Formats: sequence, structure tokens, C-alpha cells
Amino acid sequence: MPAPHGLSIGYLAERTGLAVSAIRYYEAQGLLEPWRNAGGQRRFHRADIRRLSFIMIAQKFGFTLPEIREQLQSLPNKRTPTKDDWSRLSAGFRSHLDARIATLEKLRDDLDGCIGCGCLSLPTCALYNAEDRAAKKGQGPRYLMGDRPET
Amino acid sequence: MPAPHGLSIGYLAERTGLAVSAIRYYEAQGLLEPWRNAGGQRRFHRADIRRLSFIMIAQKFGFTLPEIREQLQSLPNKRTPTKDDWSRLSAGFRSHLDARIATLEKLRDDLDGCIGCGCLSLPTCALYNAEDRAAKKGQGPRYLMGDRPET
DNA sequence: ATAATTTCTAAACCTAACTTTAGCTCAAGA
DNA sequence: TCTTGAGCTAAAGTTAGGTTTAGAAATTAT
Repeated sequence: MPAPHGLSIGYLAERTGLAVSAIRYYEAQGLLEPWRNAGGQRRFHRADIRRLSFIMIAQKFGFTLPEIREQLQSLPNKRTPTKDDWSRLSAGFRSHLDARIATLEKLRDDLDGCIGCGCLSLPTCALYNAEDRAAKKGQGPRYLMGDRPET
Repeated sequence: MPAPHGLSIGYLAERTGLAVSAIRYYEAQGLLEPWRNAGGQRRFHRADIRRLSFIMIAQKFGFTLPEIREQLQSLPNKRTPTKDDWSRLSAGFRSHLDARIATLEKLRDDLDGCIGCGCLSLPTCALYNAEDRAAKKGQGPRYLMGDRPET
């Protein structure tokens, strides 16, 4: 039972499977902009269901909420996004995915060359240097087995 | 300058590039068991350098610290692990990696079949159901575009 | 012997992405 | 109208994997 004008947060939660608190959180992060009714309750567009779906999928692909917010900002501002708009956004997932697969395949090749020795010690260790995108914790250098950079 | 008997935590930090605090944290999580000298300071085996390397690599592969602890428990208890021991453990990475690649390739195929429509709405949406390993936040069901399970 | 490092512990803090709680207010149904 | 159920806000709590801080004790260097 959608409200006569605009959807309630509970209805969106029911339709998407998200928690009400999560939807409020997404709003706080700037991913949604509901308006308020006379009593101060949030009211959403039907199109926001699709928006939330996009958020859920993009998260599966490993995007952070700030990244997703940026993606969403490329949607038309003053009209309801069409299927083509969403299709364009989803296409961005494809290249992201290709890159991840390529990285993992390289890692697999490196691993095959490294697995027999048990040394865990390559100076430019493929096992350690690979896949840095997934591990950008920004904590200075680390090296393996004492292979310091020529101290 | 390693201590005469056992290595200091600072030396291990220097050799691995890890922060001293991280090494202490790993001990607290049960991944290392240094002994103490007369003054109460931690002393480590040389083999712990390799142990820390393994931890760093396993993290790159996406294992959690509890998972890594389990892996490490399969090492021999009362002798220094050999290269063969480490080699055996590293081999576990290979199957993990193969599984991840397979998952992503399936996701790519699903995405190709889904990207044109812009619907984000498949009842059993491949985009949403895929790659669940990376998203086990344990927060009840979620569905896309209102495709609730026959409510 | 003294100064400068290291190390020690416990507790607080950090980020991301949320959830939970407390105390109220709003809206919908009988 | 009265009573639930839904919604509101602000703040604190949660998890993972650590880092930072503070103050004291041990170790190393001069």
C-alpha cells in the first residue's frame, strides 16, 4: 500500500529487502534525496526502487558508497532515468569486472610459478605485489621474508 | 642486529615491513606465539618471518585472520616448518583463486545477458545473486526491484 | 652512569557501512 | 477517539583489522 503521493520508507524497505535504517543511511550519504510530507516523514519516488537496486548491485561489484554516489550523479537530474540510462551505468560494471578478472588471472599465473618453492620470498614477490587495488589500506611499504629494498 | 636468542618485535617489523602494533595484534588473534625474555619482552623465532609473510599473502587473497589462523594450525607443531610445509599451504591459494575467477567469469556472462535491458529487475537476478562469498554480511534477504519471494 | 631507544600494557581511536536504542511524534484502522 | 504501528532524530554500538596514546619499564648506546 504505497502512500497516495510518494512512497514511504517502509514500503521501499519491503520492496528492496533493505533495512529502513540502511535507506536512511544512504540518504545521509547523499545517494537518495527524498522529500518530506507535512508530518516530516520521508517520501520517495517509484524510481528510487531502481536506484536502490543499482546501489545494491554496485556494492556487489565492490564499489564504495562515495563511488556509487558519483555514478548516480551522471543520471539525468530533472527527469526520471530511463532504462537506457540505467543500461549505460550498468555497462560500467563490465570494464570493472574485466579488470578484476585480468588481475586475478595474472595472479594465478604468478602463483603457479611460485607455488612449488615454498619460499614466499621473491624480492619482487608476485604474490605480494599483485592485486593492489583490493588492498589500498595506505599503510606504508611491506616486504616479504626480509627482502628490504637495499637497506 | 637480532637478539642473541630470539628476534625482537622491532626486528621482525623491520624485516617484514609490518608495524610493530600489527605484529602484536596478530599475536592477540592467535596467529603467532612468541615467548618472553627475562624482562618481559617478546622474542620470536626466525621462522616467524615466514609466518608473517604467509599472513600477508593470505590476506591479499582475501582470507580473514581467523581463516589464516586455521591454515596455520595445519603446520607441524613441534618442528620448524619446511619449505614443503609452506608449499602445501600456498597450494591452497590456487583453488581459492580458481573459484574466485570462475565466479567472476560467470558474473561477466550474466552481466552480458543483462546489461542491455537496464531493468535491474530479474526475479533471480544474476547480478544480485552472484558472488555471495564476498558479501556475507549476514543481514537477512534482499531482493531487487520489488521481486519479493511470493508475499 | 646516563641518555636515548625499544618495548610493555591497556584503552581509546579509526574507517566503512550499517544497526540499535531511546524517547517522541505521526498516521492509519476499528 | 483511541490505540497500535510506522517514522523521526541523535547518538552510541558493531565488526575487521589495525593504529595511537600514555605512562612505565627494559635495553642499548655513549
